[in-house]
Amino acid sequence: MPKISQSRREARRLDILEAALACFAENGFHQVGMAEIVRRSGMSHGAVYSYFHSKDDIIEALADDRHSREAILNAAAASDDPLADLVALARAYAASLADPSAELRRRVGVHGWAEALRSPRVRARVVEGIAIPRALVAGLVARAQSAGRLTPDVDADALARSLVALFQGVTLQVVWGEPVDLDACAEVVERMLRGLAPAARPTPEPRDGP
Amino acid sequence: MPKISQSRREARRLDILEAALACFAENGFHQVGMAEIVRRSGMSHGAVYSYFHSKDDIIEALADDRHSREAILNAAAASDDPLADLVALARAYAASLADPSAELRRRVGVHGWAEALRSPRVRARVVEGIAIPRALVAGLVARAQSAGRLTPDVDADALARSLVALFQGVTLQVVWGEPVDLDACAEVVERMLRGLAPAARPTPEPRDGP
Amino acid sequence: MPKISQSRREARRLDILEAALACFAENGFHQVGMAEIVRRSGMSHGAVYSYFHSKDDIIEALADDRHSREAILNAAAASDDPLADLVALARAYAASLADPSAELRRRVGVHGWAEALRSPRVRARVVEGIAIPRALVAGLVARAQSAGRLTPDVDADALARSLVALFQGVTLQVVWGEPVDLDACAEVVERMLRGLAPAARPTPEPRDGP
Amino acid sequence: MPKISQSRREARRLDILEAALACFAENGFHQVGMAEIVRRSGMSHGAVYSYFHSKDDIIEALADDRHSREAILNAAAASDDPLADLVALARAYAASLADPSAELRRRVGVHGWAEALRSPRVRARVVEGIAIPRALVAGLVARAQSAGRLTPDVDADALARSLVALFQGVTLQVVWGEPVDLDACAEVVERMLRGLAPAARPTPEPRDGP
DNA sequence: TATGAATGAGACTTCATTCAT
DNA sequence: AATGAATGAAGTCTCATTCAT
Repeated sequence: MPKISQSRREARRLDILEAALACFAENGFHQVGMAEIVRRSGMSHGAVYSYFHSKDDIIEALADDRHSREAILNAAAASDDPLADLVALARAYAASLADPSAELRRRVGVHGWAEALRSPRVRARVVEGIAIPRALVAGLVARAQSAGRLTPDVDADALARSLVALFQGVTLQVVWGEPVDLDACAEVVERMLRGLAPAARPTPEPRDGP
Repeated sequence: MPKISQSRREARRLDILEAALACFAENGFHQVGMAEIVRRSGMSHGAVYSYFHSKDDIIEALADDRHSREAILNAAAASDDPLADLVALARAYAASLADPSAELRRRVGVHGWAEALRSPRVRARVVEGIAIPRALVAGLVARAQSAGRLTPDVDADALARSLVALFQGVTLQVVWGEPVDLDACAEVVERMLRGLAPAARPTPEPRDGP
Repeated sequence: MPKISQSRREARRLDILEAALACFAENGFHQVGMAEIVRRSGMSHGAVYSYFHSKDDIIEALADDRHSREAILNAAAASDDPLADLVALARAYAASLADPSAELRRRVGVHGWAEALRSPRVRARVVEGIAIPRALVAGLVARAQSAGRLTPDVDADALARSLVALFQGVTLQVVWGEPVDLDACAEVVERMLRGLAPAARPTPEPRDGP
Repeated sequence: MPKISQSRREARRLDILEAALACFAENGFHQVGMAEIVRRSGMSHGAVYSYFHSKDDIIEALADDRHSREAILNAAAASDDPLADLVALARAYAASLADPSAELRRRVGVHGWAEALRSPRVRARVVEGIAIPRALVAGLVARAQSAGRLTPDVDADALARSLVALFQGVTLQVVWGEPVDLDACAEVVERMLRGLAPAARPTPEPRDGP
């Protein structure tokens, strides 16, 4: 029988992750010591280690950012216009990059991208995390193509990958403090998507005969 | 030993950078000890430190990748068709990502993107490193717009930033070992660029014959 | 391990200082490695560094020798004869120099005198450490002058400084292993002090009988 | 046949010692690297090592300060009044401590006092350096006693040692930057010496009976 | 149970000295 | 003869993790 309730335990776990997030965001995974995380979490070394077996476990837990993703993906809530959904998604992503409360996560996310190069576990989480929006985008693209809103000549997967890549790159530039005009970028994305309309009849008009 | 020749000194410096590149590519800057770099360089600690004042100096030197950039940028050698140049640039970049001999640099580059978050010096180099292609792209876009090959409605800087971001994101996916279809992505980029052609027929006019 | 008791912590701190004292006494601050102090203290590197932030901290702590000073200063416990107090102080100091159990402290003290030249912190401690006996001596001198036991012609501060200087110099000679006759030196000091009595007979009057 | 003349060689040797003096004065023997001495001397490592076999050799050479001593000792140029000579010596020493051009030597001298604790060679030099003025002072004291100018009750050696000690201590306080009133100290020394006049007849009057 | 002192390998860097050129 | 690049042991300090209390 646990001494503390399950929910309390989960809360403590999140406290640790929050402390670690703040530390890692500032200095990266390997320039932060457990001592700092422990201090910031307000717990003891032993306590922290009862929630995570190792520092790498904490890193791994933070590499999975299912949390912040959801809000964005919901933006693409299936309407009956997949192209509009794609555009909405792009705009939602751009908006999220302007949210100061998510800055720490963005920064840690970038550290995770580097860490994915050496830790298979982290890479798995990161890749999986990217796969979800990519699949969503690919699905929307395919539906848009089926609906004749997007030229069937482009490879849906490659377009999805490219769009995700674009989001990633913009994220990088934002965390570096570059003066990115997010609205303008969203606009660019929208125009590029709309530019992919099928050549002859951008909007498939009902063309029933007389 | 007497004064070493300038070229010999430079060669040794490159030896160290090459050794460090191999180490960092595998494990990241902060999980690699100087001892490993020293061993791999075939020199002694003292010798290495006579070429670089600190490990951070080595990291900084590697963060500046003007070397591998040039080959790509030359692909946009000014023709009289800026749009074609843009496309050529995208294809050259895609091709470079398939070059196995540049894998170490790509991986270290990604580590540098993360390191840029904590080191102002590294950030300066990284940011400067992408400012160059961005400016090139923005210039080509502007010329394409002037030439009426690209719609003047898109912001040239935002488009440049977005394209660079796309390249960065694709690089990430490549170094992670994702099965990226580079040709397809280049194709996507080309189509998106061409889709930004000035609206000859903004509204798809009915084009049924008489 | 749980929180250590305050007294245990202090005891361990003193263990480290004692180990460092023995090392430094033999070879000076900068010819002794932390490894030697660590070994001699019977603790681990990490443990030692949890008591002192750096080697310089240990040096600084040893530069402050309020401990061994007190015993001597108590020798001047205010009697109603300040001149006698001064003499007692001189004799107490001489006696302390003959105490073999204080040899390590004396040697480290001399190293501290040199270190005071480069470390402002150490200098502050050293200077403060001699300011105390100097003030005591100056006070006794002034009182002796007021009481008419010492000529008012000498500057009390200069005399105090000179006596402290004399003690310092004798200390040097003792730590160098010179065959110093401490009793004879104390005798010299006593005679010099008594020779500073107010001139009862400034000009030696002829004192042949009638 | 040497490539450079004997005198040129000696000049180079002095260049090195001067460079080392400046370095050591600032940071002490063991916090100064050979590289700094080499740089400051304007020579190469090899060249410096051809004049001194090791860093310790340089330290040793600087521990011997026969140079600056002579000027002072000459102040006691034998007059026919040994007491006056002693006083003159004290004043000359006090004056020398006010000479800014000798500050480096004073500082290095103090470092040498500490170094004497670990290096027998340095100790030998330092002790010998002290023995010379001590012997001179002891001789003057003995002569003053013979002449009846100083009480025969004090031990000449102890007095000499004490006076030298006093000089050493004042030197310490001066190099530490203490606000020492050198004139007042010299005055104190003079008064103490004169206070040691024989009790009954300060000036030994001819007392041949009738 | 929770604590936090302790471990000890390993991090980065320096430096007196040598010797190939 | 003179140079200065190179050596490599040793320097100070940190850190993820454990476990006695």
